[in-house]
Amino acid sequence: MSSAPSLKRVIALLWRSQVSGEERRHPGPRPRLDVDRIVDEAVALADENPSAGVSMRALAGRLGVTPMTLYGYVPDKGTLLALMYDSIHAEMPRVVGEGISGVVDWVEEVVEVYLRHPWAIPVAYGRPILGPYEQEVFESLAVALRRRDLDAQTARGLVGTIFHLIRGTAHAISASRQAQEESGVDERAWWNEASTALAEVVPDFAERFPGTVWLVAESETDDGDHDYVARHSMTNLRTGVRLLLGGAAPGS
Amino acid sequence: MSSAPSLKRVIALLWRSQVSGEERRHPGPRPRLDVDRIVDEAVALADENPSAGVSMRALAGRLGVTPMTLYGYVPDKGTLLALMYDSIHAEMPRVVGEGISGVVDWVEEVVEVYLRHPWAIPVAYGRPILGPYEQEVFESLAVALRRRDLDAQTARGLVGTIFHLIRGTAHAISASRQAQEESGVDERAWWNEASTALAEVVPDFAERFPGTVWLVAESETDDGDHDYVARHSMTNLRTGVRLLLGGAAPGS
DNA sequence: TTCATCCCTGTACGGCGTAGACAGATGTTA
DNA sequence: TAACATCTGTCTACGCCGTACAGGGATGAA
Repeated sequence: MSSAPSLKRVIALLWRSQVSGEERRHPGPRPRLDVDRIVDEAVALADENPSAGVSMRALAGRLGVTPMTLYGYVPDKGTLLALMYDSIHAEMPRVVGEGISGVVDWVEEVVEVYLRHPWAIPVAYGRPILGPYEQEVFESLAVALRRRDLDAQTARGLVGTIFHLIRGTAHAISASRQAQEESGVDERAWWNEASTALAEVVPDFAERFPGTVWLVAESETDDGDHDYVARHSMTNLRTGVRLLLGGAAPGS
Repeated sequence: MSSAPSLKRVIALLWRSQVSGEERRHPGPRPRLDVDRIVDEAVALADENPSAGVSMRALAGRLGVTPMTLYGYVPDKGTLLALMYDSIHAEMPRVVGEGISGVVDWVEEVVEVYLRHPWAIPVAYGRPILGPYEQEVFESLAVALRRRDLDAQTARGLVGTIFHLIRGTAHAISASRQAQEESGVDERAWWNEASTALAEVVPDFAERFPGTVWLVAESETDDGDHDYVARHSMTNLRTGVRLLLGGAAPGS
């Protein structure tokens, strides 16, 4: 069950909407923390060890406070994640340059922000978070598409598709980096290990999967770059977005 | 640290490679379970309550066995998830029809399989699982692209991009359905609630985010379909894949 | 000075993945 | 048949997790 907090409460938190009561006029000790500090520290904590994520206990410890204290500021961990998620969107570029290239560049920058905060990627799925910063990012893409004279229906589909590509790309790159960091095995070494093991377990691989062999073998351009997954993924992303935007005619 | 099991062990498990010893020739009680049964039951369990996922304890209970028993068959939960993930790829269509439409139809069917097993979607990210069924699915797409005379480099990028779209679409639809089920609030009602709350908290929304308003308001075609998120997402997916494949010239 | 209010804490519950020691069943061998 | 090596499943326990609940102490208004 767990009963999520009311949507209104979450939205109010996201937009930091005070009820304009301004100054405190009531008894009781004044709070030692505030939402901004909690969120900032949570982001820092999550950034420092992306694999573990945040735990309420660890965050409280870092803030010099008992875990339960946090629940005075934030209704639950899900909401905290939403706040963290929205806050990193402040780092994303808002303005999109002219034309397709503008969008393509912007998309790449957005991915880079996600890569600085890999824990945020899974949060992005599902219903929109509806926070102010995510909203601004969304807005800037919407405006850019409107400038291209697309109809709203097409534009809306494009926005969704583009965000799928952004998140997918970011997810893939960050997973690769994380696996690399945890296992100490870099991408090339991992691939070697994997293909050796596969060859042993599935001796007739090449005959059973000729298409795969073709795809992988002939496109191998490692270049000795230890982060080539990121490079290739980014290139694919740019190509993909270019195709999507180029193909979506203003008339259609 | 948790130290993942050796890649070779995992691959051997995925391909159910026996060391060809065939019959048991050693003392000790014979196993009451086998990997297939565990995986099948785990998939069934996960399907039954997609929000909770599998826990080793719950799975053991369903198999009439102690949690620790499972570790005699599977090195850890991550590997179990990999096995489950690969197993559902057996349901996916292998053959891709001719031309772009063939791929587009196939993509849609793949999404539908993921939607029957929503827990599998997050597993898909990161390094490939390298199991036999996933491999076959991958292979069929690779072959279809080779038939279109793309060079391997382009094809490889396309495969990645298409899978991003598949997973993104599946993820979005399943998250929407799940939220709907958990909260009892359907998509339309949720949106009403959200926009009411937003209007209250951010009275100047329309002036601050005109692009968003344009995008959302003018493309609203609800039709009273309570699962319209799925319908729209699928349409966007088809459009996206069509644009990608249509734009990727054989020459390029 | 009284008192209502609110922040923070302590304790506790029920979950999780899984490490480690061990009991019992089993097939082979003497 | 008896001894033994081997393997399976169990029990217990550790250290995590999110968070419900009750209450202590500080605080400002009356």
